[in-house]
Amino acid sequence: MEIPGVVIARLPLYAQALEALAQKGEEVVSSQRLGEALGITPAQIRKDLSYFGRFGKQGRGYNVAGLLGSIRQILGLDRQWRMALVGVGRLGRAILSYEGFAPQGFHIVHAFDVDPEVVGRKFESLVVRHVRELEETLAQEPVDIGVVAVPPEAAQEVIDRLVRAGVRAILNYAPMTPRVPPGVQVRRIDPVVLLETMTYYLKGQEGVRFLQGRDPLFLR
Amino acid sequence: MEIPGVVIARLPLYAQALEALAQKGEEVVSSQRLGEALGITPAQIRKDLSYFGRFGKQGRGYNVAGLLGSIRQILGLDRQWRMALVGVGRLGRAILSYEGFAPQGFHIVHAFDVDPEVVGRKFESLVVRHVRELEETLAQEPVDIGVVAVPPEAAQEVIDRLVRAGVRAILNYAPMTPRVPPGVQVRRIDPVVLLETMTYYLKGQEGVRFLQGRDPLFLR
DNA sequence: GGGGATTTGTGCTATTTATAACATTTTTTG
DNA sequence: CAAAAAATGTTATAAATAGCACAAATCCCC
Repeated sequence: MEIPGVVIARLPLYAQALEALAQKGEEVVSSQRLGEALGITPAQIRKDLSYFGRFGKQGRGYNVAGLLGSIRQILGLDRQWRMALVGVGRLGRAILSYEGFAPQGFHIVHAFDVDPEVVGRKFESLVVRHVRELEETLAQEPVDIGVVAVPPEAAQEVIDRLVRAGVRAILNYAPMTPRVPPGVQVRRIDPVVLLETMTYYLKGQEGVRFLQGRDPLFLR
Repeated sequence: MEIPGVVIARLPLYAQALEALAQKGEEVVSSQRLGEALGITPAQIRKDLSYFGRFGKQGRGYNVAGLLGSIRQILGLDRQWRMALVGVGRLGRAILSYEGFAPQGFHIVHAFDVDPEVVGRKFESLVVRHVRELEETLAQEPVDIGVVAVPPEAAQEVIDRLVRAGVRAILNYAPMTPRVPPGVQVRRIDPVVLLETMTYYLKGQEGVRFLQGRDPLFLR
């Protein structure tokens, strides 16, 4: 059975919310309450989970730790994942120093760049190698995921090389859409694209602030 | 007529691809070619654009610069947008120094934090203010968008304050799902969540690398 | 320990989203 | 200049996604 991608995309959100609940010491949660925390209907959550099994107890709900464990296993988070970063400019260095990866089992084990100013230098105890050594390095010490933080003009070539080196998942910080063979996963991190989807809704609401909180009669 | 959110979400991708084409000196593009660049069917693109008008010419395609201009106008990118950053830790500083915002008309004009080590310091020619001055500052010099880069435990309160201060769009870098009143736009930037949607597909393919390129008979 | 209150998992229905197909227009070619 | 090729905009169709509603199970209270 092929599980819809939208369902998979929601699982990490469930996991994130469950972690917060566990932190707060909650032992049980209903689809109702989980849905309220995430802005998702309870039916949606139950349906999503039913693709993978039966995790709840009628009349009670879901055991927080238990469901979290199950979702983590479904997502493959019960192991560590190795990543290679390409592009160690400002953005790349910020990615290298991001503390959020390791606690979830994601580790950057290689860093590549072409800039002679950067190659050979050490960031976060990782020596930057020249991109020309990419294939060789990954043959010796493979990774599961490639993280791309190079200028958009260079991104396609970098991604091609990662894929040829056996990488089957790309986290793409470059503001472009790469072409990859089927079976290779790509996810985009592009704050500007997200901002642009919000401005559409902001546009033409300039008057709202002014009107806000006024006597409703003023509107007529 | 209410335009589907998925359609709005694709417009920035069209704009991005059109910018690349314009850069390359292309003057005209068909839905076919644009779709190939983005991994989207030509029918999808034509349908999306038809929500907003008729931009193409039968037998020819779309004028690259013209369509780009139209999409930018639809998205409200024909003006500048002011943003306030809350949280000037490692991540916040990386956001402050990100060069990708300004060229698209997005400008961080305020930065807030609570850490006395950071408040008062200058980053990218912006003096960090204490969060307690948030409401007052935004009353004096309003912004359109709030950018949140605080720890997840603090994010809900920060977002509440931004919303109360009149901000109607939030770019959320904190790994949590905030509750906001209707009409407030929220977009999430969470690399870990994206990584976790990929590991699902990677999981259980450990053998693929080994099998790749081998005699197909080996698979039986 | 019985009855009302909860809450799951799921079949069914509605809604949303994507694709296909085609008439129409424009361009290009011989 | 006529015919073939190319490409749009749109209507119709198909596929995917979400929500409803309810039987069944469990819990909790008196």
